Amino acid sequence: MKITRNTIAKTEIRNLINSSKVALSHAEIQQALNNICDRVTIYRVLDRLVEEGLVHKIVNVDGVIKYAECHECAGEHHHHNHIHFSCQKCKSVTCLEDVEPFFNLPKQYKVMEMNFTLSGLCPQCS
Amino acid sequence: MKITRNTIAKTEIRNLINSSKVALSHAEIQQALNNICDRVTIYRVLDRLVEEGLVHKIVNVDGVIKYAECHECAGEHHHHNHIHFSCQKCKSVTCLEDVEPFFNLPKQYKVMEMNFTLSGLCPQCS
DNA sequence: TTTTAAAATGCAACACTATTGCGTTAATTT
DNA sequence: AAATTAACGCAATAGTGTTGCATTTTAAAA
Ligand SMILES: [Mn+2]
Ligand SMILES: [Mn+2]
Ligand SMILES: [Zn+2]
Ligand SMILES: [Zn+2]
Repeated sequence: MKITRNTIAKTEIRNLINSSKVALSHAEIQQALNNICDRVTIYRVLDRLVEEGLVHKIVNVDGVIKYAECHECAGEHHHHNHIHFSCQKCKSVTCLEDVEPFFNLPKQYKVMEMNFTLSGLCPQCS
Repeated sequence: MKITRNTIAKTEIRNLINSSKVALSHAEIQQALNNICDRVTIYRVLDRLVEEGLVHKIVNVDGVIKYAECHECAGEHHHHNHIHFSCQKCKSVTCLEDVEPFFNLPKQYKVMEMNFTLSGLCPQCS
């Protein structure tokens, strides 16, 4: 694995994601960071965090990618089989780490990643 | 419900989607249509087809939206609880209409839509 | 501590997907 | 055939994400 360095941007972005109850988009992170770094740097830091297994990506129903903390992925491959909930009213995306769906897939398919997203109204908004 | 008209573009796009074994993106549809209409028209037709319950959207793992035929949605609300498979090699996105995941969601959540996408290698590519 | 290698950054340009406004065209209804 | 308005084309704009390259910064080696 490639050597990575700890920088201010990386530390700040990681803290932001880890202290957030909901998944964050690039735009939301940029907003919160108050120009401590360039927007391209944010994209690159996020890529690194995903690479290192510290953060995982969620493709939201509108196609925008959100990022959330990983809990047991560091080092190894990501293995996220939990569901995400995207609220149509408050626009929040939440990891439901306890909710893992079951399904019967034909054996010929080789699964590398999963993306389960429900959308509707979250408990606060319904 | 609003009145809709049958136009050449709509007919062609619908035929294209219905005769395809895989879900199609806007770009792929435009490619196949050979400039019979403007690219904006394709977006608008796709919106209408979704609205009418003839076609459903799939958000692919890269954030690009793909479109596939609906089988039992016309008129009513969309109710797609089947899984989609996105092949990392041939880039195809396939509806697995028989594969419906089961999960236990806390009751406070009100689900309107579901988006289940797996990525990896399809039978042809693995 | 100073030197050094290369990881990380800033900035500008670019690519791709999708949306909006508005004047014009064409599908239905009468 | 005339009237209504859904649908269209075109140009402009917005949003998200990527790439190239010169410069800065980190962390390890000397
Ligand atoms: Mn998650
Ligand atoms: Mn489908
Ligand atoms: Zn909400
Ligand atoms: Zn394939």
